Amino acid sequence: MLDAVLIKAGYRVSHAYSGTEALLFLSGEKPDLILLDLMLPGLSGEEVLPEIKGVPVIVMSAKVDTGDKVNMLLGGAADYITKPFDIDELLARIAVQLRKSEASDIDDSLTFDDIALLPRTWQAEVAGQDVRLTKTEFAILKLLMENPRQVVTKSILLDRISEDTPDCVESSLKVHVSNLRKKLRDASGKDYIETVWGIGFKMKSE
Amino acid sequence: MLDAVLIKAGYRVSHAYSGTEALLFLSGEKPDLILLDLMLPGLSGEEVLPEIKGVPVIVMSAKVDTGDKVNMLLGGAADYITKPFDIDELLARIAVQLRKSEASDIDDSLTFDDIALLPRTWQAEVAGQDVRLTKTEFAILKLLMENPRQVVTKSILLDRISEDTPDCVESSLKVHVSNLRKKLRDASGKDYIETVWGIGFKMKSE
DNA sequence: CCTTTTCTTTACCGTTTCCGTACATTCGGA
DNA sequence: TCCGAATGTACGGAAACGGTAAAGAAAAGG
Repeated sequence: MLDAVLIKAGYRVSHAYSGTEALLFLSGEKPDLILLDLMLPGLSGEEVLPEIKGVPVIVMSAKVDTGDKVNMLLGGAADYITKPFDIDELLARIAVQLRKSEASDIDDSLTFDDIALLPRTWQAEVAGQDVRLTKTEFAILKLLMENPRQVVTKSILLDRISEDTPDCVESSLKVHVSNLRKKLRDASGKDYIETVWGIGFKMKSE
Repeated sequence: MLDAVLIKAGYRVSHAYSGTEALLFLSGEKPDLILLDLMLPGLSGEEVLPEIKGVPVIVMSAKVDTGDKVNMLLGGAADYITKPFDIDELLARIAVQLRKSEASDIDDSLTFDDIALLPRTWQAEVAGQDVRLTKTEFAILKLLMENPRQVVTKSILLDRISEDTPDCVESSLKVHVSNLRKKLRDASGKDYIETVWGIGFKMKSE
């Protein structure tokens, strides 16, 4: 049941059905977070916890005994939640644990074919190498990549771009697109931008 | 009552009896941890929480409503404990939070190419020799080195710096970066900081 | 409490980079 | 083949950057 909820919340989930299985899994991979149920066949949760290193652990248990809680928390658990728990609270507590690592690398990057855009840092990579784009060029490319294979009309382009560069008109847009094409072509050899006659531009599939 | 327990546990404790008093206190000092009761005269805990930055907060409340819990946790709280709580559990949860911040303090040295930063002691080493940096210069370099090879926008730079030096504006930033460049260049002969036109700065790869 | 030093901010100017217009050229459809 | 639309290049103006110098604020020292 948890599986479905977590996946729906956008997480990638693996599970182990015993303590030994969990440790085996951990020897090969390093997840962002572990939800540890104390009621496990084989190795108990109490025995598994000390073996987990470098990954925050949220202990889930039906035991309400405070002694257990304290032991787990002092033993390295990042949090302890008692069953039955509210699913929203669990999600919130998961978010708290992930907040630190997630905050540093929010991945809002856009990709299309060989092109990768990092809007947060205004960086563009084409065919593996960094390409220096101006603000306006970046805005145009971003808009096109947000609607891959769809035509973006010139008026829409102008609207959005004018946030950064106010006095941009259709004749200017042409120049920017031209410069953009040149930079992309220099980096990869391909021409990604296709002109749709009389309407606007779109990203080419190939 | 809490006071006595916490002191007995070996902590140094200060307290505020209202939200405004708490914020006033925080403007002058930075504790390792904050225990925040939601039932405060004047400003409520809900209003105080967003103002607290850089310090883990454990929210204590008589409310068992899950909605509140979730809001507080997603709003930046590190943990949430409902009254009446077991004192041992509270101590354990306090220990968890302090353990986390301690762990992150241990390995906080940053390196990039020839540059080593020691935020702990506000020291900087470039190409083996000590370099004296001002607070602001240090803050800028730290931010850049935390995101190596990524562009750091001027607005982000200004945001973060303003914690140390409040009225920093874009024109000032220029000078700080300029001074920083000069110091780094004097020490190593290289220019590490690359400007990304119209956006911000980044650490150069070579 | 005043002086000295250091750091931060503002101001200025030369330089670089970018944007917009103009004009010549090429391309696509009828 | 012809015409309109789109592309590419060139140039002037505007904005942003880099460095220096000096004024103002904050911290340190006597």
